[in-house]
Amino acid sequence: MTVTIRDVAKATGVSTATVSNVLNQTGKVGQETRRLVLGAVRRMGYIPDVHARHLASRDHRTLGIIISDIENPFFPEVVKGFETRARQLGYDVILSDTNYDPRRTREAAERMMEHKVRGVAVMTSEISIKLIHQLARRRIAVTFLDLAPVRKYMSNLRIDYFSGIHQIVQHLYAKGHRRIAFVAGRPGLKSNIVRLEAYEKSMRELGLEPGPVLPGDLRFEGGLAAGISIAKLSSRPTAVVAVNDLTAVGVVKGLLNSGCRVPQDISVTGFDKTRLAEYSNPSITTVDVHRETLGQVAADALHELSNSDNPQGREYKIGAELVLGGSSGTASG
Amino acid sequence: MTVTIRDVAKATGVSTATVSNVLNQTGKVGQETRRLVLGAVRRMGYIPDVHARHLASRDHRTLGIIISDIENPFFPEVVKGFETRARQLGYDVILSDTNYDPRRTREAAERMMEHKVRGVAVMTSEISIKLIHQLARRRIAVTFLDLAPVRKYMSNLRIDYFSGIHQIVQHLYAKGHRRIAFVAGRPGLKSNIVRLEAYEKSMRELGLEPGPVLPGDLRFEGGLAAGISIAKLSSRPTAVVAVNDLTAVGVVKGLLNSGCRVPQDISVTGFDKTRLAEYSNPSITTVDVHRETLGQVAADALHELSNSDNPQGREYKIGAELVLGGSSGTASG
DNA sequence: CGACACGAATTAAACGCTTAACCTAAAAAT
DNA sequence: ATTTTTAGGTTAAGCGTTTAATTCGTGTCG
Repeated sequence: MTVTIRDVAKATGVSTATVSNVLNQTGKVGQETRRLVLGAVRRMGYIPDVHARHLASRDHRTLGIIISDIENPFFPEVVKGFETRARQLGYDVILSDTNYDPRRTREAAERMMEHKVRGVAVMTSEISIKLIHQLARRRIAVTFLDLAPVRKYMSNLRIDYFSGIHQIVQHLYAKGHRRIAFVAGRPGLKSNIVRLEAYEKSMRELGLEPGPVLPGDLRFEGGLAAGISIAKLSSRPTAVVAVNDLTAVGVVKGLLNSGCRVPQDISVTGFDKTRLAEYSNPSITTVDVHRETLGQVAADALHELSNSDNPQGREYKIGAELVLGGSSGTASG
Repeated sequence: MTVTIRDVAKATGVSTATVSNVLNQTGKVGQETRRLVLGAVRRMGYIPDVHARHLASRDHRTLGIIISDIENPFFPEVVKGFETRARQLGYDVILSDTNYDPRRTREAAERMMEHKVRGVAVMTSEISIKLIHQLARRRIAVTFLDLAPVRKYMSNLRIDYFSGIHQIVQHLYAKGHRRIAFVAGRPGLKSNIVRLEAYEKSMRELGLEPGPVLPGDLRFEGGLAAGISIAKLSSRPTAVVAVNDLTAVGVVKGLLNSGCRVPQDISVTGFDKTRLAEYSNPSITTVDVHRETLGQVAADALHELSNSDNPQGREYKIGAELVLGGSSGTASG
């Protein structure tokens, strides 16, 4: 049926060990034999079986990445960064999508163990710490986004949300804004809580009273509703800090639909620097959290963790940077 | 080190065959034994090794999907549809990203063979037909997007681009537009050529002269440039059909920056129904090509192909549907 | 010139699982 | 009472690789 290493060996008149050595550049092989084997490999269309290979060699160069939802524009770039770096380091990558579902999250983790990966980048928040410990206990390196303290086989990637929001508030303040509203995301999500707290803290730091804080859902619809609400507010804020770009775009549309001009009447800012922010009209002032870098660092962290003989995890910090767009301007009035 | 099926067997006092039978619900196993084994499995944290399993059983329930670029918003939804359907059918999924690079495309195909997948959905156009034949020759089911005629182990998914563009032109005509421009994509890309030809044919059908046709690059930048050019045109068209949403958004921005109102002065349409079309301002009239369905159908097609004893491929048609947005209106003047 | 190192290749034992073939005792059928 | 069936197992042979241990010439050195 399929052509195996044995077939190649037979055709060349050598042993399977020699073929293996040629293929993996290990051991001693003569020039002439090497040529012969390579020729047969090409001619017969031999492709090694990854399963057999992994079973035989205890060294699986595979890394996994678990994300929430590939349709969420946050993830593709992270995945790309991760994959690119992993390939450079000589790893194969497997991806699992949890769809925000705890059962699928568990399945994803199991899949990683079944595949005997060396490390897993957990890029979703909907995961129980127990599951992460389970991985680490099996000596699978794990990185996550601020889900738990560092440990053996567990490294933490901290995205500097605080600094990002801080920069936004500072920017708006510098533009003369004093009444700055916030549109929140999902209350249970740590990354959202951090942003809200950063907003509050940054406001107070400048001697401003935080609020109003409107509910959102991280989606366009929530932003839209918030935008409409804000337009109706009696003492209208002059600026709105949205928890993410999607929300910001919704807010902008809600404001425009309600007859508010952006940024002339109200400034709006987003977070995450998605393409949406760039392409929308006006473009959204936002914060770049270096998603591709995040993926890269995750791969590096796993590589480090799974190769060192002291697999103690550590902290990595991922920067965040203000990106000016057309949606924020000088305060009106 | 890791706990194997043998350990579980030993702990339970049965043979590995029995453990295997319990785990796979095959063969005859008594109630009591089943309970015991399952208990030991849980207690010991046994997780089967996917490689060993695949090596031993000749039946690999794995499907692959090759895409161009996970960052291109076209693909995440396709992947999601594919994965969801594949899971329902009991397959594991591996994903490869070619990054539009022929070398990586070759590597992706090789990866699929190494993993001994049952079928591959090739969702990129940058692939040589030879590579596809190579897969099919190994009895790996393949589906692709209008890349080649149907064959043994090769099914074709045809997205009805023609109908989509036709609907757009009809819509614009109905709104009174007579001078309708087209902003093209990459000249070498089949899906783009089809759209251009559909535009020309649809125009002639209505007794209109096609043109002007402006170059684009499928990206925002190309659209922007085209928009600026169009605004400067002496006999300005009243509508612009863009090859995709990203281009349309660029065109809109280019027009707005040049002082043209959309849709009051000029109508603009996109293609693909990305989120961008929905969120942009005004929202873009576009065509929904049912990407998630595309992924599903791809999975179904592979399942069918690899399970039938007559692995003759066939054609599948993926519909396209006009979605009205705010960017197209009644012709001015 | 014998001992030795070395290059080039072979042998055979894993790796962790599935599965066909076989076994045994008890229940059912004759 | 004997045969047949069946439930509930076990045994052992792979699956396609890798790799440690081994073998076999040959050129080198003291």
